[in-house]
Amino acid sequence: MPEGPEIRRAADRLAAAVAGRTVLRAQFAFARLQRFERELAGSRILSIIPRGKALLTTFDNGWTLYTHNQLYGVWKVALPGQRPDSTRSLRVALDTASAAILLYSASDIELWRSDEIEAHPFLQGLGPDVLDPALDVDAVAARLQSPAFRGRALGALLLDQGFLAGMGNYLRAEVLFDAGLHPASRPRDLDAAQTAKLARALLAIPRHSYATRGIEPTKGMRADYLAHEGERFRFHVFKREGQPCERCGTPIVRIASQSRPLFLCPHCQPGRPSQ
DNA sequence: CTTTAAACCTGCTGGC
DNA sequence: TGCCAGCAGGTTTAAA
Repeated sequence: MPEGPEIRRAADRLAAAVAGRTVLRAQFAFARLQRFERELAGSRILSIIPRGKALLTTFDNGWTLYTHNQLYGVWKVALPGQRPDSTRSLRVALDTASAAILLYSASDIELWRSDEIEAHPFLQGLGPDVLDPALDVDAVAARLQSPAFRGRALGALLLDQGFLAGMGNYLRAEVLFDAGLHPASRPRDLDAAQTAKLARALLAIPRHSYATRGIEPTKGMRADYLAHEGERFRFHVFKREGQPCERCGTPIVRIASQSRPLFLCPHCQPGRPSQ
């Protein structure tokens, strides 16, 4: 369910609640992890940091908890000892004196030695984080036109975590619409201005989603990540099939790209004739 | 190498 | 109301 912005907001919430705190009790649902309950009890939580859509929770005794929420994992903050939402399967619970952080439903949960975590296969494959403040338009434009990526179709490239970590399916649709590009087009087809426009969208849209703290509620999206007040990140094409494009009035269409739903305006994002 | 399809994990929604 | 199929904001693996 979550893309980079949602994961980063979750990390912010978790860190605000327990970073720097001592773990009074650690609980894991999976038997293969239960030996770490004793290892982590008494340790201090150093940081909770996203890497693309993965989350790393580091402890001062040399362990790092790797978690990936995939489509369904949900992090919650609760009072110490409290376990809300018992209906959902609780996978990880870390209690401190100030708060408990709880991970429900996720299945990708691993403990690594902190000095070895960079060797994690998923982390090794990640490109720069799209929400990294140090990443700028020139760097993204150069990456788009680099030999490894310039021949790839944008529809696939924008989901590839090795290109930019943290991108996901709604961001892909919104970025392509903003840049006025069809998913079948490739970086090598773009001139410098188009490349720059795409690079700007690739940075601006995830950052805006993160800053506005939430996508608008749509059918099937889990409430945990939605904004509850203030300005919202609005979809222009995602899940807007049949609705008029806000720029030209042409109905938004839904296609499949990489076996994932992709929404676009056929007029504002014209496809190329062939190849 | 790139692209595609299927599998996997889990929860929610919609239809019967 | 209950059950089931299909879908989902993701990723990996195998095959083409």
